Amino acid sequence: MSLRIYNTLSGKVEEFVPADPPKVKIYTCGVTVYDDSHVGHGRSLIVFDTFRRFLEHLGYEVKFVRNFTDVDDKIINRAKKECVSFMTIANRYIASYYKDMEAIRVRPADVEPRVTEHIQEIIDVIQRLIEKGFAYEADGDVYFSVKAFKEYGKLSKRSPEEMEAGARVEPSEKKRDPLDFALWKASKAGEPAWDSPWGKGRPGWHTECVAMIFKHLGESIDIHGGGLDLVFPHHENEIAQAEAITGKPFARYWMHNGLVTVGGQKMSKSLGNYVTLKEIYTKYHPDVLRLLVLFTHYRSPLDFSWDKMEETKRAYERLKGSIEDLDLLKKLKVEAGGETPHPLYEKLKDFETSFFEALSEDFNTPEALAKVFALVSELGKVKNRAFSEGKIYETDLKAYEEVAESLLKTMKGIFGLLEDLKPECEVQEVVAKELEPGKVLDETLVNLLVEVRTLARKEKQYKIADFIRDRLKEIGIELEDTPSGTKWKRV
RNA sequence: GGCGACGUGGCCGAGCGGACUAAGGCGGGGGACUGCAAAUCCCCUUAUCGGCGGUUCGAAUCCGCCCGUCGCCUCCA
Repeated sequence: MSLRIYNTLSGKVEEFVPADPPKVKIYTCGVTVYDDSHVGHGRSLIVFDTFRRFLEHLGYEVKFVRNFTDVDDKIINRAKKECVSFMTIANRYIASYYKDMEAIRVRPADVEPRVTEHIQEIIDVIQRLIEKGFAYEADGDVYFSVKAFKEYGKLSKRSPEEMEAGARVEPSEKKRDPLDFALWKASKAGEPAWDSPWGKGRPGWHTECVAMIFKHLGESIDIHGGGLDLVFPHHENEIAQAEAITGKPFARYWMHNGLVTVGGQKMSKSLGNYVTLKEIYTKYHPDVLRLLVLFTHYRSPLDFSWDKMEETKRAYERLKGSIEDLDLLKKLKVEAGGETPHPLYEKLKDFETSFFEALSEDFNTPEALAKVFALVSELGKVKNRAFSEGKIYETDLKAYEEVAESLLKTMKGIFGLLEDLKPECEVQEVVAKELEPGKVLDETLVNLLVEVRTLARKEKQYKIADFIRDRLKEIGIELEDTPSGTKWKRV
């Protein structure tokens, strides 16, 4: 089965063929560590994390690199504000980032380089550009000469001429051309600085990814990814630098995820309309965020709202429930017989085929999820029959078990969902402890109440039984009576 | 101003020339099951795909114009 993905460079969906199969080299632009990550960052991270898992599943040997920008204006400004060094800020938010990634199950990349550990490599790139006549020094700064690179604009589909007409580019006396961009910035007093052939300074933003890719992946990679907002100028500038040096295609496929919006407007720090990942996962199981992201095609905009989180949570609980229900079914009276080539197996086969077909066509996760929920419905039918009859046929149970386990394996492995089934209690417990230390539930006490209620129901004391159920609900515990007994969960 | 994307049922969201009598999720209504709920299932809500014109045997899907929304052009996932 061939994989097809949309390539920003060509503007088309193309068949994906790595340069040196089965190896696949991927690089995505990571975060600038000056504050906590928000849902916009989260989306990009989740999209590429899932895509990487899918590639691995297809049998590719993926080498995945994702960087940290740990020195730039925003970090420096924040450091000044707090009267600490920029490294303190960077380290703090790298730690925070790792906490977030663990929570939302984004696996670490194979290499996670930091700019400050690649200063020499960056200087080397700049020097090569100067030697080749693509860059020039001006009073301690170094700029890339955009006009010297004739293919400039090929990724973002714009020409230098057009851009000069629009001319919102900041004029600088040091630049020979307003479109030129900084590769190296002479440092001002009190700013982090490194020695260079052009004096003390620090790297401009666009060079770091080139230097890190050259070092960790080579001169040409298979896939370069990032948010749509990086297409111009960042990725365009990367191409200019890398290809000016090597004369080879820098990345063969460029993948860009759509942005997260709030009420239709881009989620961003500057607009102040952002929601941090920490806020998300203290209120919801992190899987709900992953599912929310996967429910929209990666190239479409995703409009975030808390209502949507609620909707997604219900869908998530249905998915999770279909797998957890296996435990309930196992407790039923099992009766010999039932359909022998069980129809569920056929459904499972259909699912597996269509699920991977959907992902292979420009990574269509919403369509893949449609297939998931079709299977969930099939499982529900079996459950419905069993619960209605108060017993289950042997073949039903066996088929349910195998299908549920297979589905769970796929959800875990590729979508990164349901990695710890029955995780909800644990996760929420941890959160609850952090938030309100005194308010941790005593499970044995809840179980006791449930037992008392079961007795009451046996005696047909329904008023008492309902009272217990209602009161438990008020303190956040929901009861569900099943033929296999009563189960409860926190809400 | 320049470049680009999008507009699908109550909401979200796939589909991007013929298996579309348009996937899936969420919500609402009815029913089965249940002491009652919950969970699950079944049925309905539920679609001529922003508007107009064109290309085609055939268009949600291609082209043009218009309206609306958003993104990039400055740091941004």
